[in-house]
Amino acid sequence: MTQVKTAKFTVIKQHICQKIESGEWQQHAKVPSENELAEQFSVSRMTARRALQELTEQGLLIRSQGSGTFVATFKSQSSLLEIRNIADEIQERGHQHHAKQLTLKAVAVNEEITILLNLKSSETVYYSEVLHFENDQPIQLEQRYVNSVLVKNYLTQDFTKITPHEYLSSEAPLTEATHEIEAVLADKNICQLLNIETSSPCLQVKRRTWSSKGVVSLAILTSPGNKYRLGSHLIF
Amino acid sequence: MTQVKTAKFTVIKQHICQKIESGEWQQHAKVPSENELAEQFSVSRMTARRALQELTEQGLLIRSQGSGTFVATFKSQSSLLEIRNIADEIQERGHQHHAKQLTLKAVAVNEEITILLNLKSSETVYYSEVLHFENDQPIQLEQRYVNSVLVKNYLTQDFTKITPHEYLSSEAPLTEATHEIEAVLADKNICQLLNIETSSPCLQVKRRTWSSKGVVSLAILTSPGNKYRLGSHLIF
DNA sequence: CAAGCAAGCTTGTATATACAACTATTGACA
DNA sequence: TGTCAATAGTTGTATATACAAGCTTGCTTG
Repeated sequence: MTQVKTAKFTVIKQHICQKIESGEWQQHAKVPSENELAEQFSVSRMTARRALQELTEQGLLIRSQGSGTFVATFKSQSSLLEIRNIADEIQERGHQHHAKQLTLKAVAVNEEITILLNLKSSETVYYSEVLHFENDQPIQLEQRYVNSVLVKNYLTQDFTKITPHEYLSSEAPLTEATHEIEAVLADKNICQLLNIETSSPCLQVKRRTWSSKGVVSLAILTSPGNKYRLGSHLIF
Repeated sequence: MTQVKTAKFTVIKQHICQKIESGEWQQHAKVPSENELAEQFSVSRMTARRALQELTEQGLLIRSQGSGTFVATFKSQSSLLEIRNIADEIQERGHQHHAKQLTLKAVAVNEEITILLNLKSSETVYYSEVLHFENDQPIQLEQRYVNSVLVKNYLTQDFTKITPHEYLSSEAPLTEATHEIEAVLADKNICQLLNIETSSPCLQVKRRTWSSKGVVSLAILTSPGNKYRLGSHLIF
């Protein structure tokens, strides 16, 4: 007897999932109430509740106090793509990552960047350029504008040892991020750095990160389209 | 007195979040145990537990049976990008979406597609080509290979009325998806359809969707880089 | 001294109970 | 017939309790 004991709430979850996947319970169908499930599976209401709760968090069910629990609309289920750190990503592939710091200075920036960083006037902003390598091949150029008010010691860091993202995470715990992903043609200088033709398409991710005190930084990550892809495996 | 009553577990969550955001509790720092929190806030252990549990689900904490609860590593917190239906996306922008069905037939496919769809031999596969328009401008070409075993009536659908994704969701509830995002140069035919130069970079999303019975379909979504971007606003 | 065991802490699962908050239905009354 | 109030059913919050399961520590014992 080597069978693994399955938790009761898991059994109930599986039962409900099966009903939905088989199509027996259509969209918006009413799901048995906590009390009904409790009786049906001979468990307490709190156990049945947990099953419903977790499936609700996963987006399979919708609950409404007073009226009941229902199967969620499928089409509203959007899938999620995980955006990871380039360094982590490379290491997970079993490859070697190293970074080269090209620029690190305070700059005066144009209006667009000022707005994106949510600054008042044309305050100075810290700017860094780091080129990331995967097995000695250039794989991503990271251009980063940093809020000099929120991050004090940015200019004294060595970004060959710690990535800017890691440093910022430790300085000002990040709570939110917005991303924009585009396909672009990079300009001549960037193409030279990435060792590609000027006609090669590049994947460009613009990431703005926030801490509780405001916008921390704007990162522009440019990668050659023929060498790099964003990938993920995620649940609905 | 119009103050809103805050649930006790919410108060505890806020307290813990504040400690982490302020930096008082660093990465890997030990968080008070369920019993300690329960005593500190004069609540039952189950209530304190709920606070820890929910923060764990959000990725702020890590719990380990026997040893305790700890602040999660910030760098391992990856952010999530929501990938939505093109039709929903356009509608949310307040623009008008319509689709033109270019192709819909059974085809014999090459080995690559066979493998991606997890089929045995070179079975026939359904293939559709749908061009999506935003305000009468072509914005995305959707090429889709569909598992003919799992989806029977694919060839009789009208994809100007319902998108393939919506139809597949209703036929075989999707449970998982994998995505790959690349920047590419599209071939001449595709550029013509999208009304762009052949040198224009395109954003290409390859999406494989799964039901409980296997791979349902492989979609190749190609959009002009100068007109379309993937965007999102999401929590860590 | 080293190995191993036991105690005590932690989180995980489960139950029974109570009350609050919200919704939909039912029924009484005007 | 229309309106309002009571009621029953639902989910939400909270408590007290019990035992299971996993980790750490320290002590016992060989």
